[in-house]
Amino acid sequence: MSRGPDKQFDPHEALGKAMQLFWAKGYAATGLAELQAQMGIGRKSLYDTFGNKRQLFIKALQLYSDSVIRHIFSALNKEGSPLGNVRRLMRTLQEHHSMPESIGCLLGVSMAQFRTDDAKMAEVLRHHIKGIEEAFYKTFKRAQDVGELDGNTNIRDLARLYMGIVQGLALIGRVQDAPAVPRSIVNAALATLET
Amino acid sequence: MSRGPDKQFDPHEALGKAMQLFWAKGYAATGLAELQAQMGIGRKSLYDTFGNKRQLFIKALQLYSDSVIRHIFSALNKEGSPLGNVRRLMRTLQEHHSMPESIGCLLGVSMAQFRTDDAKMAEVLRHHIKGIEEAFYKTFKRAQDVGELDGNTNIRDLARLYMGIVQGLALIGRVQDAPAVPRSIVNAALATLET
DNA sequence: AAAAACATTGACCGAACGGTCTACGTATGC
DNA sequence: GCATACGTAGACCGTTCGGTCAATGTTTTT
Repeated sequence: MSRGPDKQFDPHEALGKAMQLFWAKGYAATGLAELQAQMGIGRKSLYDTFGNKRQLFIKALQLYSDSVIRHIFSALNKEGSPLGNVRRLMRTLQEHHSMPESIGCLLGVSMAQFRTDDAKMAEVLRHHIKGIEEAFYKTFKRAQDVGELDGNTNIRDLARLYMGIVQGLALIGRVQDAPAVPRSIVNAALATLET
Repeated sequence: MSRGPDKQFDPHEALGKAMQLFWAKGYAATGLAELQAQMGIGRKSLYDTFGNKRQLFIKALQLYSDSVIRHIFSALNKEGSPLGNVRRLMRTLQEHHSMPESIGCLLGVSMAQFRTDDAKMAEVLRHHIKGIEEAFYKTFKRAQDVGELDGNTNIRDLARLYMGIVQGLALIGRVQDAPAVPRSIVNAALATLET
């Protein structure tokens, strides 16, 4: 079908590089020149492949969101105790956001930079937080089924709280490199699961 | 002392306008021209009075942080039940961040846009989250003293959790205008305080 | 071999950026 | 009233922004 030479770069790989840059610096502060350098491609190739800066950013957002949601889902769906999975995930996130090089959550960072102005952007952001909520919800549901969680706890509320905590944790971790604060947050969050 | 005409504008008022603009649009996306228009002053006046864009931003950050921390402190220090004050504050925040025009917390937005690169900026951000934590801590302490809270709850952890939830709530409210999610978050957060 | 389709490179564009500087107006001190 | 000090208005600066385009490969089809 193709009647010319192949691309000399891997678009998926280049998108990953762009994602990291946006993640670290934010949308507005990341320039085309920097993107080119990091992605290792020419400007024309960038525009031909990804459209423009905004579309590139949205693709990066989706890539990030997918990978995060997939990660959370798989962490929460390991066999064994559902609440045990929640505890393990939260401790992992705590450690991750305690590291000085933690740069928070790209989606969280982006929520802060855009509003519902941009419909497409808002959709990605909403889908992301919904995905995290859902991952927790299903796990809490299973926890109720196996009797780890009291039957009349409102697990929808609880799932949303955990989603909020996860976002807050990532945000705090961005500026607060002392490990004490993330540890406290997760401590207190997990304490709510104890009967 | 002064040997020339007075300023034709109120610096404090102008700073407030700048704050609102930064709040709504973020640092990078807010241009000098826009700032001038909103603040209603010339560019030279802006630079003479506030230094440069970054210094103006930091002043706006401090103004915002002070007012928020003062507000939280006074809400939590009303007479009556300490936990009652917490509940009332959280419901107020919930309502506030449920409104479609909610634009989150300026400090949270800023945490997402800068990192610890800028020492001065980082200091303001850390001071802010520390201030919120402290407000909750003192209130939980009083709650323990009057017996509203179990004596062996770790209230330092709890205070940090609440600080994190408040930040997460503001962030979520920015993209999620449906009131259900903030309501759930606060519901579940407050359920933590029930014995 | 010729030609068509694709990718790459880097020069280039107008616009907007943050920041500066000059010219002018105005109030105060002598 | 004149000079001085301060504030204001806005033109102007170099730089960088996101985005485009022409020129030049490189690979496949005919």
